[in-house]
Amino acid sequence: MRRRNIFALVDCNNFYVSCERVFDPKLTGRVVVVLSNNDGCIISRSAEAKAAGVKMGAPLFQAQALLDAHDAAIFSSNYALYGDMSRRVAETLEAFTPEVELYSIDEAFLNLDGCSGGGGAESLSDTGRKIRATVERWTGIPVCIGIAETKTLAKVAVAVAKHSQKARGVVNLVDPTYLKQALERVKVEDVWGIGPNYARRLKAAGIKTALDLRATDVPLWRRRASVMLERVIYELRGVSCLPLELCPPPRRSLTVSRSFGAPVESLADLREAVAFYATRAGEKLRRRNLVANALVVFLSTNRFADAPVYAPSATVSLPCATSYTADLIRCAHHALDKIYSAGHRFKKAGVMLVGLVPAAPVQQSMFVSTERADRLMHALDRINARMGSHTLRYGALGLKQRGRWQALCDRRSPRFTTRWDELLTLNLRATRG
DNA sequence: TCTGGGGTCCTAGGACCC
DNA sequence: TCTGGGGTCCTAGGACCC
Repeated sequence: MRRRNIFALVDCNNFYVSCERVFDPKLTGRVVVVLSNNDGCIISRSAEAKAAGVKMGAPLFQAQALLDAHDAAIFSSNYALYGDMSRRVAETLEAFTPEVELYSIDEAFLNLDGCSGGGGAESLSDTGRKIRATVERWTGIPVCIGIAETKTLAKVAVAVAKHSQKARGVVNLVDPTYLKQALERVKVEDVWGIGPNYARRLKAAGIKTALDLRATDVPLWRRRASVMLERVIYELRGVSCLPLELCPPPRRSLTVSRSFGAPVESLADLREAVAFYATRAGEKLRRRNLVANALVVFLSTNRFADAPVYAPSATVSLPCATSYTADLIRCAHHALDKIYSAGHRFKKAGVMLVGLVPAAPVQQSMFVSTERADRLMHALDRINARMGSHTLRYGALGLKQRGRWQALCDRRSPRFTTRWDELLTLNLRATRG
């Protein structure tokens, strides 16, 4: 029998708020919001907050009065907690099928083919309801589930499930009976893959709903926009273009950035900020056992001001793939110097590491008495032989003093090398000083 | 006054090489 | 020195996602 695509999208309701409620049930029934990193914006709202008119992404200072009026509970975000709850939800889903793609912290795609008994439309919905009830019982997190033959249609199904009383949290669009109805109810700007820009252009062309978008001329919009939009249209027509990704692709970049409380103008302050971000980025890199080949520094003026935004950036190749803090800071400063010009009030800065590759976990060391240089050279030769074709980056010389080893020095080679004597020269020069 | 942070993919244009 | 097409790589910018 041919394998069908049957995607189920499991989407946690108001995820961050729901996580907070698991640990404080008294929050149930209240207006609850969770704030973004700097406590700047509202990024999660309880149903009560939505009903009260609190807008997604609204800055706190604009919503404060409304929140006060509703005696709202306001939380700073706690990503350690949300990450842990996300893992529990994922484990629950994996009890139903091994084919689970963790799409984001609060969403997962499942392959439901083979998951249900008869395979008919009715039993798919039953499976969905069973998953929903189990997740709520095991983790305390309420979810909605959309079932369809493409990921984009599963997104449509979830959007409908969230607003339909009748659906009881599960909408199945594999059965085409309600497909047209569902597509008609989803506005074009709410379709997955349609952002503000495409939405504006589509609406200007009279395309207002997901149903309209499904019926549009594919080559025309491929030309006017991109393959991304083309793919969205095909997916709405039931042609699956986005497969389930069971093993996450390796990470390609890593960013550390912050907005400044007050605008920053001086190069000295920016150098300090950028050095801090580079340090944090290096820590993340090492935690994931990666090294970076290049580094990007970016700045931005206030994007909410009337003036046009000035957002320069510069990319600098690292002399060799590294996660070494001193290298990252040096290159970050170099990149900053390239883009800095006085007279701008910057509101944001960041460091992005790109060209990430796994760090080679190769190490060899050997300590010998330093009394005789020839014995030292002999030891180094033996290490060199053991290293084979590995290129080296670090070298150290040891000295035994009163029963304890001490590093005489720990110097880096200026470039990749297979030559131990190059490292040795560096080390000896360093010790002489 | 106060407006998040961290990702991916696509496209167009230029440099360079054969 | 001029001619041309085609390929790759890099960069910057745009668009989208959570």
